[in-house]
Amino acid sequence: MSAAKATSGNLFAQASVSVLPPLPLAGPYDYLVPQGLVVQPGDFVEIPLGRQAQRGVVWGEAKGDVDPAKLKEIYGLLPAEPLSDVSRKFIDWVAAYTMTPPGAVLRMAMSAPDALDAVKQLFLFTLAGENVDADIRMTPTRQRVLDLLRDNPPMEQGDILRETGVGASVIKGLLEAGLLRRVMVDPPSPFRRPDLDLPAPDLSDDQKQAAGHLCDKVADDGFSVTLLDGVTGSGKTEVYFEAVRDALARGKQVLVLLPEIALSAQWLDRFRSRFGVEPALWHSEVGQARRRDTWRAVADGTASLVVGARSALFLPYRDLGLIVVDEEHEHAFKQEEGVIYHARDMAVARGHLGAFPVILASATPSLETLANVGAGRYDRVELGQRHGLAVMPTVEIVDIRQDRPERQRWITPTLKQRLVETFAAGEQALLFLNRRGYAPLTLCRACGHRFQCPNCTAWLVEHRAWGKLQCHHCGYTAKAPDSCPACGAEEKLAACGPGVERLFEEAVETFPNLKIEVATSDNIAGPKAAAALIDRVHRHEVDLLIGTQILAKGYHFPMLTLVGVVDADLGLSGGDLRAAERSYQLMTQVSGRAGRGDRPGTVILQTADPSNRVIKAIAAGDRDAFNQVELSERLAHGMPPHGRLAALIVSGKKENEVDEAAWRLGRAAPRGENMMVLGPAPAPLSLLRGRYRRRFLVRVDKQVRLQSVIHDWLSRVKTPGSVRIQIDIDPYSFM
DNA sequence: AGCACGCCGACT
DNA sequence: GTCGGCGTGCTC
Repeated sequence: MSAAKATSGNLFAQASVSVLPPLPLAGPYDYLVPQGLVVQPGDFVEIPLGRQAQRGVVWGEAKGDVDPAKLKEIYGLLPAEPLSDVSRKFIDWVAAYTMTPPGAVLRMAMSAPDALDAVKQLFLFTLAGENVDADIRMTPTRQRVLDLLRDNPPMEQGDILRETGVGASVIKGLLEAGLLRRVMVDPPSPFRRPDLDLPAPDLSDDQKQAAGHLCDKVADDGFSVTLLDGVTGSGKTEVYFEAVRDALARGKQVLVLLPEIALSAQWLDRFRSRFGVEPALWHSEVGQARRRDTWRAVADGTASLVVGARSALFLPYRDLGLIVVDEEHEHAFKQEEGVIYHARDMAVARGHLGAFPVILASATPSLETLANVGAGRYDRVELGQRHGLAVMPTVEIVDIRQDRPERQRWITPTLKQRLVETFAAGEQALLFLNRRGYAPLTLCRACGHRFQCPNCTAWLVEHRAWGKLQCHHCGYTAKAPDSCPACGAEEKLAACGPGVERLFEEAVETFPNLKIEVATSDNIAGPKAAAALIDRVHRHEVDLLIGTQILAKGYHFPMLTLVGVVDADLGLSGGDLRAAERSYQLMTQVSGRAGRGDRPGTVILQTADPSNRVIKAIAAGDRDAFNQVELSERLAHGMPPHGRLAALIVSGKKENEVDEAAWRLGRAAPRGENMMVLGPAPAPLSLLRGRYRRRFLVRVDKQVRLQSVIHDWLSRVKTPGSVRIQIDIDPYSFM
């Protein structure tokens, strides 16, 4: 009726709504709703935008801020479950927090474009009916098909052919003869319901108590954040699985966020044995068809458990009721490109908006999380001992100034001695060096020329295995030259400092009869490679494992009893706010590799600065003392978690334009007692990917609205379009 | 994100 | 003389 009124003589304005396309526009645009179409907020629609069709989400009422004559009509509704209120609120919240356009955030929620296409129907075959026409020629093959289908529900053609061994023409013939009928159905969801009745594993008393606390949070049915704080090997996963089980039993969807999904084969095994099914995996390497199916299954609720990398936060959950952030301290949760966000913090926001519990698990919780526990905002559940018989490793400090390795060697006599003893006992060892490649710097001994990246302020790292020099920031590679490009001198190029490849070379010379392997992101490219490596270590086909931080993850190697941190000082300098914290976490995690099972482990830290508080804290195993000192230092400088921080990176291709823009911004920088702006300074990588970069650091007291301060500041200064300003709220990387 | 419009180098 | 490079700006 109302539609008829609206058409007759324009007595009523045609209804309009705002629609957000997944583009970095300032906000949603208004569109007319065509007669006869009914749309609700959250509906996926197709719209005209510019001269092309776009997809978007009905965001709410029309804003009415644009000339009604400009409005175009929505083309139509797309066949997808609508995006929930909570999801839309979350997208708006993340957009406001990170100071990015909401459409850019929505794009992360629409990262399976073909999920919005009509669902491809599946053809099934079944018997046409009871009365079979007597005239039809019956053959043995035809009979086999009819017999099969009489005893089974409608089947796919492929399955019929496989079961009966007949050719496709038989089915075609039966269809034409009218004996078979084709029915169209939606394809079944690839995700099965987790089995919630499988017996829980034997938990220690500690674990039972911790699990009980987490399950109480699930039962409380409201927002809460709980830190599950337990040393490596204390069995955190099994504990939070109990909360996962309870949330699933309440009919809720559950998300488990993992930092590096590619390396979680062991985690998946444990999941499978607890719940009897595969979870829905979500990460960048999931292929297009699987992405589409997963997206739809998350939207319609048939995928009840999602395990994913940070981007899984933005899936269109129908009814999310629990998020677990495993290894919550991991910096891999910080997205550094595009929409810059920290998945752990966004998970907490998502829980708040959705009014459900969030669990943060770690053996080395971040200072932010510990501060939140201290302030009473988060609860904490502690898991004391390692599960089973294992004890914590003993940590020894080796002062490399006293106990010197040979020239151009990196293993000290003490570490070498320990390695010898370990291998003699038939056990395995790990050498940790967080540096890929052969050497971090190559220079010419004749003229002093250093090989630098043409696009970045960084040295080219030699990868001898590839015969290449590579920039680890932009991926630039060049063939490793034989002679110096500056002076032409031959055989004068010298590798400076160690990388894992070079350490491997040293290890092979030192222990020629051992099986030694290198593990870095260069040669362990995916889950399959990681699983294969883990297998080889388990089968003791590897005696000595040399690798970067990809080895810090929670693998169980029962025969691995010695961990050597080759350069414990690496990463302690650099003026980075979190350098000490990160180093502490990384070294603690890698130390946790030593001595699982019933064998005690030893960790050797090679350092030139044994009095450094990070080194001392790891040696003493005194996490609380380290965190206390670190927190009080941050407090003294008003740094996070006591104050709030943002970084502004001003970048462009022309250096003078960038400097000019940065200088103007600097002059307009906000000032006040409760805030401070540092900069402009050349960013630590002042040239990155061919763009010149200047950086501001904004620090405000906790109660100050950081985003408003920055917004006001930027609105006072106009910058040319060729200069880009990137805002990083709560920066982690200072590169 | 596309896609146009718009001003400067090597071609038929 | 044009074809086309991609820098800049707009899309309800």
